[in-house]
Amino acid sequence: MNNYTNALREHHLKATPQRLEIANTLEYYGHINIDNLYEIMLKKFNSISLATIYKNINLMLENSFIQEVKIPHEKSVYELTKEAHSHLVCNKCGSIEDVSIDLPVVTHAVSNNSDFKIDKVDVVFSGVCKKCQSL
Amino acid sequence: MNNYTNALREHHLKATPQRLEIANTLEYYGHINIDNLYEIMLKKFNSISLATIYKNINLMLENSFIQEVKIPHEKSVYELTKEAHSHLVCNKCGSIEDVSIDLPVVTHAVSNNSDFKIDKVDVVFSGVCKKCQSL
DNA sequence: CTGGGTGCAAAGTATTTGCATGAAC
DNA sequence: GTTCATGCAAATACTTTGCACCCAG
Repeated sequence: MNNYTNALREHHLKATPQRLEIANTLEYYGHINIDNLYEIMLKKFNSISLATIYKNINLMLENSFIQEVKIPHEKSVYELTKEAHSHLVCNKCGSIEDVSIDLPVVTHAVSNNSDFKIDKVDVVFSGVCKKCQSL
Repeated sequence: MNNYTNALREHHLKATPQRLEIANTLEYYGHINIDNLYEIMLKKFNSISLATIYKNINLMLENSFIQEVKIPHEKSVYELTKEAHSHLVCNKCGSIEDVSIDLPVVTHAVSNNSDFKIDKVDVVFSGVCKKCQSL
């Protein structure tokens, strides 16, 4: 379990216990949605407010400390910001895995993109994870 | 302007005037979010309810007559179901273009995917469209 | 200390539901 | 005629805001 005090400060965020716990929770779970994060946070801070969760998530997004991942048919999940990658979502168990991706290759897989300046690409694969295949 | 009566029926949806207009609006605009769709529908049906829009969009999604597209930092937009493709989103003007994509190429751009069975991939490119580049 | 964060309550926004009426087939 | 859609109102769900108090720096 990392100490995120400096990381938060580098993103211009005061290192409150609630924020440290959000960071640790994101590290531990990898990806988590608002409701699950709130439930988990309640175990450590029995009077934490959902409003606090929302305010912090929004601030952390603005300061790029975390990223939002939009999953088809699901609520958005959040993850600590790290190097660019894409996601594998299992349709059976709902698990989400990170996977590194070769950006230039993806960029060249699209046709007619010569006149559109690509800054970023979000890729979400849906399918069945290894575990669920063997059930 | 297409007549979507049969297309709706093939998807087990009664062809009501409201649904036909939703189909035509999606055809015309390509991609549209709930609020804009409601505004446009109001011009043809001055007493249409937002509830009707939601109910129809949800039914059309369930029956795969339309698809939802999740755009980073934006409300979801909806489009008529067509062959697999990905999206180019302009960060300046917000326009959304379809672009065909070579699925196998994208699939092979990810590492470690040998043990995950990929069924589908959603790809959204963000950047600057041709028009906005020349402004 | 001081600025900003927290928790609560309330407000605001988004989406769904129940029901009576009306239209599609 | 029967089934299902529509529009309205109400309910529910989701997210943001205002404010008094408190804590990090």
